[in-house]
Amino acid sequence: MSTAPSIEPARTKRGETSRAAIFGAALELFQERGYEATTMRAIAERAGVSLGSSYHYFASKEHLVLGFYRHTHELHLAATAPLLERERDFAARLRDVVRAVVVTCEPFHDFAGAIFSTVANPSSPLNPFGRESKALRDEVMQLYSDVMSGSDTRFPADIAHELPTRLWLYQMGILYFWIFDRSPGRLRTLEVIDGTTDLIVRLISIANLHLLRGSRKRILQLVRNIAGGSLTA
Amino acid sequence: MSTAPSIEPARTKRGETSRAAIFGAALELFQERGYEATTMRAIAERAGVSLGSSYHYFASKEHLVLGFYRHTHELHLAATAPLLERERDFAARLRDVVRAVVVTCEPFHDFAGAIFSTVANPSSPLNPFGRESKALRDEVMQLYSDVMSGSDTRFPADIAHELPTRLWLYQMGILYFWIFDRSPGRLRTLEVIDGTTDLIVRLISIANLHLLRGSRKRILQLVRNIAGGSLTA
DNA sequence: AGTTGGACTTGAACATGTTCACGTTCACGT
DNA sequence: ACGTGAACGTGAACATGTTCAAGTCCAACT
Repeated sequence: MSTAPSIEPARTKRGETSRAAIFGAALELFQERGYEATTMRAIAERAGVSLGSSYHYFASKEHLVLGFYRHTHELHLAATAPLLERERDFAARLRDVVRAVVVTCEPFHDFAGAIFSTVANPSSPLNPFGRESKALRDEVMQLYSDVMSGSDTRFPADIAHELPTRLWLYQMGILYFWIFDRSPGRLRTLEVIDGTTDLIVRLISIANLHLLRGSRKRILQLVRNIAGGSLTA
Repeated sequence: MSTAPSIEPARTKRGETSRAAIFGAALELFQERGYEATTMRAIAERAGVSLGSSYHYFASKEHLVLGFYRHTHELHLAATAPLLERERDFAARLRDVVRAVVVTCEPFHDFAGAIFSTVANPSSPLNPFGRESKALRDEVMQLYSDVMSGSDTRFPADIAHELPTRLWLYQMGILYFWIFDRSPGRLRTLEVIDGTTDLIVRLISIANLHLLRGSRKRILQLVRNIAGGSLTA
């Protein structure tokens, strides 16, 4: 039942060099020409390896995208670290972390759409809910877990347990909106972030205040249905 | 500024025959083998035309998908017509129309994911928000407009004007959820539909009751931001 | 009847993601 | 030193979406 490792790790120093060269070349070319215009042959050529060698490390062109996702996530982590060190207000932490997502990804906006569509295929194990992206997904959820636990807000147990998953999903939604956003300075996305994070914080407050207990149960179950069902493992 | 017609209409009786044969063959093969496993050569062969001829009518394999979308929409219309004739309660109309979407699309569930991902590319004019899908999008919105206007509920002007767009977006969301739903009988999707349509109806009621006027304005603006920005034309 | 222009048709050619059978390198045990 | 096997590397070959220059058909006009 172990997962087939479609992204082969390098097991040699030489191998690690090749792997890094291929991934670096892909990263450069994706930015220079976009996803579709970048051919595997061009990647191999710039990396200084043969076409076949690329497939030794990355099972497909899509698998290179997963590496790209990880790359942006690490940028995102680096960008938010000082903020999470300093700020204690939950609303501010959440809002600024989500803002940082779109700021971090901004250089890739032009081809983010192409990347999204290749990875959105539910039949691919690379899709956001799928097996091969689980590790990265867990890391993103961990970030939002830190957003919560590092704040001065206390959360009820059920919400504390489930919110990171929902916030990961929420971040995906924001990214999807951002992909389509053509407003100058991506202002519209930033507005939506402010509005939705504010809404989220308010809804959590209402839950905390033990108001609307009846509705709360129903709505929580609905959210559970929506966000909880599709994850692999 | 006129749109380039990437799906060529037939201008001859003979042409119309070919066009229908190609589309019919594509529809059959998509169902038999899925989207990716269906080659343009296989479509042309079953349709009894040459490979090149297919491209005379459909600019790309993706454009055949747009036709497929239209096909399912017409199935959906046919399935909901008697219901909309009879039922007058808005909540019931909305819920059953959305339920009918997933019931209608059920035979295509296996390859709906592949189709979705090819059409989700924001840089493609075929994406749900894009130019080439506008006609179909308008028809779906018209359906939801009928769901509203045929009911015994009266809507405030601003909501009456904007709700069809939001319900179209909502239907897209439900379909996306349905694509990933592997529960038996697609029960989870049906539950989500019941829960969300109920929620929508309640929110509208609250708006109608002139409660929460302050929040209403802010939330409406938020929804406007989210749902209103990306549509082409 | 003859001409013409455009719709329609064709299949070869092309580009590119992917596979594969085979060659090379190298650390390690003997 | 030598053999071994796994990791790594290679490029030709394949499948398939797409393009294109050229051919065929047909209705309308002269």
